[in-house]
Amino acid sequence: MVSGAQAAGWTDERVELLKKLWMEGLSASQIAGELGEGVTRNAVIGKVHRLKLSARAKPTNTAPRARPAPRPAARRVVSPSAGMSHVSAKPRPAASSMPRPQVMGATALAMAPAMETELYVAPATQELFIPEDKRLNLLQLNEHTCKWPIGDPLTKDFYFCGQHSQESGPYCEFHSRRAYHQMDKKRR
DNA sequence: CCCTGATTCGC
DNA sequence: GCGAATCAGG
Repeated sequence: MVSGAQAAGWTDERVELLKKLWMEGLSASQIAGELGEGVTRNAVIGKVHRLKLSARAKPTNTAPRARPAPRPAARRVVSPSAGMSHVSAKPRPAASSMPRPQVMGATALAMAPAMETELYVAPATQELFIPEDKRLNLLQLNEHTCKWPIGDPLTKDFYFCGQHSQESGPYCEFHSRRAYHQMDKKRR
């Protein structure tokens, strides 16, 4: 076995596959996962650009380039300065520390044929049900209570989530995620 | 917060 | 040429 380990070697085969998948609309992370574990999505994107592919779907638009993106000095290198006085409380979540499963590419994972299944989601009133004894008044809120409003402020049926909020954010986990998504997606 | 691609720059 | 780091948008 003299096999050679062509780790990050962009062979014609891989390049072709890359082009094919890219043109088919697969995301960089998916392509990376398909190409091999030693390939990251950054590598894919980098190669794509080098190949002058970037534009895979440009129907009719001059696309004024994303933007100049001023790069002052963003190289890596994280000043090793030994000024680490106290040990930051940053436990390593080994539970979620995997090499690179890359299994979250479910975005287009369902691209298999016959995927039409009439997915109908109607979470209209998909809100958390808060027991009356847990509902909070505006005056009952504190730094650790979720401040997600529920109901119509104009009616007496209005109250706050009141569940324990997270350290980073005024809302509980459930509502914080929702808030972020809504804001980001709705913007504009 | 998650994800996406785009860009830059050190190797 | 390659890819990590970073940025910016959704």
